[in-house]
Amino acid sequence: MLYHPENIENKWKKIWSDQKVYAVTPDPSKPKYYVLDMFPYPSGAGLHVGHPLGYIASDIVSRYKRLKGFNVLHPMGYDAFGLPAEQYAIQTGVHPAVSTAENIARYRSQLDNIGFSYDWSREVNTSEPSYYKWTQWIFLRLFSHYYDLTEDKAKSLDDLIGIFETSGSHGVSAAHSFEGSFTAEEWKTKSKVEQDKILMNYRLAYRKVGYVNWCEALGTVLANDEVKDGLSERGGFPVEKKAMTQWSLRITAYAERLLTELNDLEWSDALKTMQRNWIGRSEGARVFFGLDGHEDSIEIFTTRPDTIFGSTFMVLAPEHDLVQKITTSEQRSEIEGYIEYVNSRSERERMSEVKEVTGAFTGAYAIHPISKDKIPVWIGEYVLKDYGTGAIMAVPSDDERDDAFAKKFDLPIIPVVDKTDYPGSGKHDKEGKMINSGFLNGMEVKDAIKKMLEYIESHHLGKKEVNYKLRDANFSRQRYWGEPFPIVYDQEGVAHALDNDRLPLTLPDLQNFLPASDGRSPLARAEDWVTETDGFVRETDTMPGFAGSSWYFLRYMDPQNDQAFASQEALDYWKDVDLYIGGTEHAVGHLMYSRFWHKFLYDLGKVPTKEPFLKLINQGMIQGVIEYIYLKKEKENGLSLFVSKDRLEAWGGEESFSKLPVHIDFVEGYGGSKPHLNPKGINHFVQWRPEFVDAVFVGSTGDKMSVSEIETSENFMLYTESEVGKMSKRYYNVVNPDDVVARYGADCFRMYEMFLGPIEQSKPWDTKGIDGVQKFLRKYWSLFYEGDQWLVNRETPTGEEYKILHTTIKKIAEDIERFSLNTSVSAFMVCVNELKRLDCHKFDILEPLVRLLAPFAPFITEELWSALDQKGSVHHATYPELNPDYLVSDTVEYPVCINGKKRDDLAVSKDITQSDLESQVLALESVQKWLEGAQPKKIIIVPNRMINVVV
RNA sequence: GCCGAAGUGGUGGAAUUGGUAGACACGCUGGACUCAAAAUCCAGUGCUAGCAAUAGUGUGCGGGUUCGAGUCCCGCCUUCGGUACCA
Repeated sequence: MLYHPENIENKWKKIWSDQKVYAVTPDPSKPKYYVLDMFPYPSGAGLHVGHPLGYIASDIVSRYKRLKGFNVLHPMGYDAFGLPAEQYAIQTGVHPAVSTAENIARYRSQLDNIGFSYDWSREVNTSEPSYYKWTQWIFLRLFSHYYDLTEDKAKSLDDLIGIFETSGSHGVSAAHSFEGSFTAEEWKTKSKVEQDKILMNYRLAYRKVGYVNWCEALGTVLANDEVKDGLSERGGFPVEKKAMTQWSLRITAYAERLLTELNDLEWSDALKTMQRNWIGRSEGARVFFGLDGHEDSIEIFTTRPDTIFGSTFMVLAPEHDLVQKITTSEQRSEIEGYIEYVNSRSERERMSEVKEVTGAFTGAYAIHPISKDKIPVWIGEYVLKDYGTGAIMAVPSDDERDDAFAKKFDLPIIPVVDKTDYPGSGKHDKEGKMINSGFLNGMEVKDAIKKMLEYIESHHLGKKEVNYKLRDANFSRQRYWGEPFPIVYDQEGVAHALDNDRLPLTLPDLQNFLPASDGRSPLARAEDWVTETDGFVRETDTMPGFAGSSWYFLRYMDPQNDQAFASQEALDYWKDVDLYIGGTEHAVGHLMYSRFWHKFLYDLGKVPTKEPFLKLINQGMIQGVIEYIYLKKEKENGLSLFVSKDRLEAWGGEESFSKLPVHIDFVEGYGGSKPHLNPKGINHFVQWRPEFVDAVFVGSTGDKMSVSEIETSENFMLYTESEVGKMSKRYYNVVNPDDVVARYGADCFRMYEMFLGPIEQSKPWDTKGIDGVQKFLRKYWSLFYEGDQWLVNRETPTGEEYKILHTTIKKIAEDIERFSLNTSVSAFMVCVNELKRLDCHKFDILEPLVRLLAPFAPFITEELWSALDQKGSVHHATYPELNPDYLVSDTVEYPVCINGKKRDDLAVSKDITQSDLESQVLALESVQKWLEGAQPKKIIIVPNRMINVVV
């Protein structure tokens, strides 16, 4: 039989699915192992070759673990709510549910093509009402709970109300955003509306004012992603910050646990560091600065209370509540002009463009809490509303940004830390001796911080506090395609939870997906839906993408359950994810939110573990190569002009061109060294983009030619510009795995993706080496068959053959355990090359080799397994066992180095003594040559490793 | 800007704990088979000099530690990911 992957793969795909080979149920007799992939957003471009990189790796591990005797949960599903489907609906009128279902069907067939061992009966889809019922349910639990800081866990709001009724706001230590305090009596006299307002500020899901990117011209809120340089990416309209009341999740309540419980996870240090930095814990002081002529005071947080004597001015975030109140009439127009400028700036720009300092003076003065000096209050974009308290005491002598600000606006600088004893110490290093600081003078920074904290607390100027950079998560989106909030508002605007038996609250059907007036979500257009219940109106915002993805791994455990998000039984068996594979782009967002939701559910006693993901591997991205052609910005004689990359200089250089991404299918030598459009490519291009049919092209010869002239010219080449970037529909560079599988087979595709390099590494897609893997599979097959002839015999293997097999068994197991799958593919190649060299066709070698390769190439091995006349599926077999006896050798081959550089080899018996070895080394001709008669300074022998002679 | 990662032949990459740099492939060169092509097989292949033996040189750049550095330390450069409404 010849090796024809398409026949084999279609045959086994059907058998596996008919016989439900990969279905899994809880089985207490076996250890469980949960392997999870980050589920994909089903985009319109379909699955591209980058997605399966992680999926193949996790599939190999799943299959390996199964062979090792584990009960493996390995599911797949879809993160199906999202912006692109909604955009598509606006453009085409196709309902997001329809396009999403189509995209999912396409993803499914693409996934099936690659031979994954998913248990498809467990598929989840976050946009299905049966799924988002439970997303809404969890949201309502967040809505009806607060975080008790004494017990360090979430508790029911009813408990909180009980405490308020008996001891007022002082009776509880809770995470909250309520300003003020009250007694039990005061609480009881408050109206329902007032009580609700207070409770809202304690809920874990609460409402507050947040800022969104508002685009007046498009009448919609934009994602940061859709804003470029203060303009909307679509259309280039101005975008400004707009305040809106929105839902928010109090993730900050969990900051400390999210930080400390990170320690026990098997995640890379890089990833843990990213999460720690994102949480950004800092210890310092909350201090109040009084305002001259106002009752209000400015609340700041500082990690450097020791430098307070160096504080010569204050800076508020332009959005700070006090700004309007304290701005003097003389300064008002300046302040307003500045705020207008800031509103046009994205948060990203505000943080990154630090070299250009901007700000404005409010006209107001604060009173320094210790020196009682009057210091000016400014506003500046480098202070962000959501960081800390949205206000800082500026200490230009010890903070770089404050320093730049002071220099720009000519504000005083008082040095307070003498660093002469600490050469090389920067402003941010907490070291030095205090000067110009009253009672702190002469102290070391560390002691001064301690002393000042005591002073602040004893003088009631503020208090010691731990601050986190982590901010509460904005949980509202003014969109259609997301989970509706199970919330209604009464006539007084009080939010009420929907009863559990009213869940799921499903999305209303809409024809028009454009936002409603005033930036409200498209849901506001469904008036019947909004006002369905008497006297109540529904929330029209929807939940963000991370809602459904924050708990989907739990749903896989029991996906059809309609009584709970998953049964206790299923949760107790599967517990947590043993191995999670996904991209670094989720390093902080998704992974932080999931951990937060999981901990919340743990507090409620709904899940048995504190952390959801024990071990995590970040797969690199497979990038695409984007091919651009150069279009002259100004038309030539009314015609569009494209110029070959090597001819740009003659036409005004690169600046006078815009780069237009071109479909990679048209490009000859795509991704290679000289990619270009030939006459055929130009023809494809103008068919694809008919608006350029009259365009003029300057090829590498430098002549201007029309499309029809190019058609008759043989040597025409328009060089393109290649750039490594995202593989995405917008760059027309998506490579479909179906095409690769059709040509080479799924086994080859799987092994090639692994062979490309380490799983964590990003790299551009390239099929250059795929022939090597295809050759390997053919060679592997040829150990079993030559043409139609079956070659496998029952002869007893030689020691050498056993050694080859067991070396491979050892290497593959080690490689899988450390997720080095590229090197295991190499190991298989080495093994097959050697068996081929020995002309080995022995059953006792080949049968284990089939089981060994099965996780990597499930189809070819299943076929050969049945050809070997073995029972059942190879994927239900057991992993070959290593016998180390075959690996021992009685000689050691040492490399002999002179001064660290290898000059010779020396093979000696394993049991040789140190002195015998030394004399053998010195006797070597090559060593004698380097010694030139002298004695060696030193001989270093690393047992079984190497020998170094120092001369 | 800030946080994280990566950089090794013409190309993808290997080197697991500081110990033979370039495994395994692709590509290229030469050869066998063939009318020819495909497929397959054999040999060579970091760079420089040399017929060769061999020598020098070589892991982004500049320093350092060490008998020995791709690996550790210090300072840079470039690329990628994230930066809170892309997913």
